[in-house]
Amino acid sequence: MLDKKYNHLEVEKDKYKKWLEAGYFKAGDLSKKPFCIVIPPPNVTGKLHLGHAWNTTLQDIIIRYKRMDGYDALWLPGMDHAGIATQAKVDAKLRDMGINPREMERSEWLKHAWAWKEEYSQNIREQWAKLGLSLDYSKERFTLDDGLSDAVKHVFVTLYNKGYIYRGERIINWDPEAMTALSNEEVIYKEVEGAFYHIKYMLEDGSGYLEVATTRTETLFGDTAVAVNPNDERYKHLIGKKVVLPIVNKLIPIIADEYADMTFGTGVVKITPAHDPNDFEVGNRHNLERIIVMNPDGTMNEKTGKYEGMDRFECRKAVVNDLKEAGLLIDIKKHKHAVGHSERSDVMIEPYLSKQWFVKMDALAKAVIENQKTDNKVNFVPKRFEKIFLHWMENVHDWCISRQLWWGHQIPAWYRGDEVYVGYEAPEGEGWVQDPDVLDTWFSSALWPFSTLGWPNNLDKRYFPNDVLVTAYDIIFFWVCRMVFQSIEFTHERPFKEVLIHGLIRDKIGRKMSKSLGNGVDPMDVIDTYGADALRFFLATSSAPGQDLRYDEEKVKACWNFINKLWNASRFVLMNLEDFKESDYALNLSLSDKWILSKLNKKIKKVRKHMERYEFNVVGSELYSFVWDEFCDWYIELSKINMNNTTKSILIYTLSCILKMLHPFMPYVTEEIYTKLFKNESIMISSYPEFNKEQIFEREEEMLNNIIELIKKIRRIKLENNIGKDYYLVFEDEELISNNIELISKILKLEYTNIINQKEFNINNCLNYDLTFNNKKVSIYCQKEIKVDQEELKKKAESLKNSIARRKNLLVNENYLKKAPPAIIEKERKSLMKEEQELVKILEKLINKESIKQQFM
RNA sequence: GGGCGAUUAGCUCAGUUGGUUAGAGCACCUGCCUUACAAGCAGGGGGUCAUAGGUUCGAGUCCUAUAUUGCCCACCA
Repeated sequence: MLDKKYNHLEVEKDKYKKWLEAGYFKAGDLSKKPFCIVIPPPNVTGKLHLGHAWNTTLQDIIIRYKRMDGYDALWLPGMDHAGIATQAKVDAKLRDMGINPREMERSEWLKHAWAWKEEYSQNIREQWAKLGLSLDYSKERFTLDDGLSDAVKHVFVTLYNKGYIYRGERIINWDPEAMTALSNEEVIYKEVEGAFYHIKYMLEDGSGYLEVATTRTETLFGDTAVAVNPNDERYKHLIGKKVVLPIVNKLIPIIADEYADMTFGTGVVKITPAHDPNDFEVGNRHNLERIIVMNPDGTMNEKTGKYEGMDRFECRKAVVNDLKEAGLLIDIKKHKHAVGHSERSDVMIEPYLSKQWFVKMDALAKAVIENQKTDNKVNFVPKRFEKIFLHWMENVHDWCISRQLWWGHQIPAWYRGDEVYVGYEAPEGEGWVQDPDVLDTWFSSALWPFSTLGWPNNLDKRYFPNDVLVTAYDIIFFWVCRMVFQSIEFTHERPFKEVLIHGLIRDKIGRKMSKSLGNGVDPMDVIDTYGADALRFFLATSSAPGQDLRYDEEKVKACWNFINKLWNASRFVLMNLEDFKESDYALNLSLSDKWILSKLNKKIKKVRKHMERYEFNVVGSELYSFVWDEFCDWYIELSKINMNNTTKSILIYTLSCILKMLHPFMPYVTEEIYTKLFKNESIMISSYPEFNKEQIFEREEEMLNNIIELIKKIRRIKLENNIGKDYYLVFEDEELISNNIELISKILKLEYTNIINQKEFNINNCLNYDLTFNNKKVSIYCQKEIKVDQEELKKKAESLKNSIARRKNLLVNENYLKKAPPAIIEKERKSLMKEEQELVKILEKLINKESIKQQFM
């Protein structure tokens, strides 16, 4: 027997281990149709957050559903080495131990990193287990394991040989904190309150000056020209002349370039080719020298004279001061502009001239765009995210893939003097040195859907392309885009047929959860308090696909309550089954049995439809109302009237279907109850309910629906008038009471003798109130006067009158009759009739009937 | 500067291909410890669906503007 109260701690204990040991998570049954999801590999940097819990819950729901529905469902787990993030953590840990990580041998440092990985990957596995995720650990992968490293090498070498990977000096996004290059996607632009410094660049001949506006005075040392627009009348005559670069006091040319915008600022732009991507382009056009003025850590270098060693921001101030003293500073104007920040370290990105490896993107992206026009396209759910995806593809920049880190796939390139060799192994001969840099983490994650399945050596085509990828919209660019182009290039297949995009988790007042705000919620804490089942149900059902989700503890609590309700309903069922044997199963269906079967089967159909579309919020509310309103409030209550073997059979059947449909959402509690119901059989390997049209009973369903409506009306009148048990119900409809007298009396807790056929009606001196049921009268009689609120009646009559008028109008409208579907018109007719009858009844109850009648009829 | 969302009950959100009187949870009001559940039961109140036009027999839903708000993208020094 179940405890009186649902106890998630008790229920969730040990079940995961049992499933694991029974091998239920393992895929590979070749007799079934395959279905595959690969997990977005979490970083081995730390703990899973609520976003992970949401993301993985969605996948587990899909996988469990498919598994129960007869598929060989593979959910492949794994983790990402997360280059920059992990390296930063390992470095921090070493510094805490008093070790300077950069003074270590690389191989020594890597030992620490791998130890970190071992520790944290175990943490993550434990968190997955607590969440109840049915992952096939026999196929678990890591982005740095041998197979995946081979895949990375293969891709790098192949793309290099095809000319899609090149090495070059470009302006890249430099993170002075992590001291590595970054890709465009790893840069976050933030609005910063900065300033425009208007500076005098004196003309060589002393005839005046050019006013140059800049936000970055510290890069002045790298200026090798100032540019004006060739069509700018103000400066045309100066083109080709020279100005004196302030502080440095060297001559630089005035050049003409379209890049200078006549309408912006003063129309004069200083050109610093080594510290700005635009200036770099200008520099290329005009053959300008590139002078790097900073060190990799963001301090000024020897090219800056007395400013050497100063931090870049300190230097900015110092230069401004010195300009002011030299009388060269004209003005400082406040200026808001977007400045790039490192996604990882949050420091300001320095556009920096540097030699890096790049992937040439245009042709690869074009192939993806073309592919999206075919049947082999990746289908986005919700659809609108495809636009975002395509926009990125249409506007790609070459991808900077080299990172100045130790943790990652070391670039398979070797140098000897000016020679470059790219290959799987070091080339023959002496003196070759491998590039010390590693590849961007996303370079390896981009291969994840197929590298995890044996590619390139032997790709398991059974599970590729994957059926669906589940991820949040914030990593479409980082990851989804890159997986698709690599997959199209290397396998000529889409990596996955569908991609389900979900939103971001926010706190209760809509802010992004972050460490700095301190508003993060640890999913493990939520599980301790409310259980994984409640958390999962909350996450899966509280927002529409693609929308963000606010974490709200009250809602998790409500989910817990729902589970408790399910728990107690199950408790009731089990209590009634104590002496019930298999041979007792019976199918002598009553009205209420047929009613619940009919409702159940319609629900199964609906739930399946929305499961297929990943509309878990709809599934959630459908099941919620079915369990609470239909099963608990009505069927269970009705079952108490006549608890026979048929009732018991239907209780078991209905409950088992409910449990199965809820299982993907709340695996633990459904397993607990199911094993009690069916002698330790696991629900995990049971089959998902199927729609059965034999179990649809429209007539009975409608009949009981009507009786329920009637009962609700009677209850309302009783409550509003404070009527106890001392009242009579008089039915005009003989058939109704002869067939359902037991049901009505028990539910209303009324004696049989108080339910009377109109014909036998002979109660005197009673006051009465009439209701309409199936177009026939049902009267409530009692000694007390039943309040009839005249105002309310009038209000109701008024609204009925309006509604009737509207319907009448509609039903004579030729266009409507011609165009609307017949079923809708029929409904409309019925409603009209009902309302007209209702209006008559109401008018009868009104005092001053005559005058009011005239008003309404 | 472009693009994408959001705007529905006091709060948080649903609302499928347009089709009766727009739903849920929480909160609120009334009455109940009825032997599955008081973390419950039985009832109830509360919305001119951001605004203005339009399409349609019919619009929360489709179209066009506007407002408020959030996010993404974009090399304006």
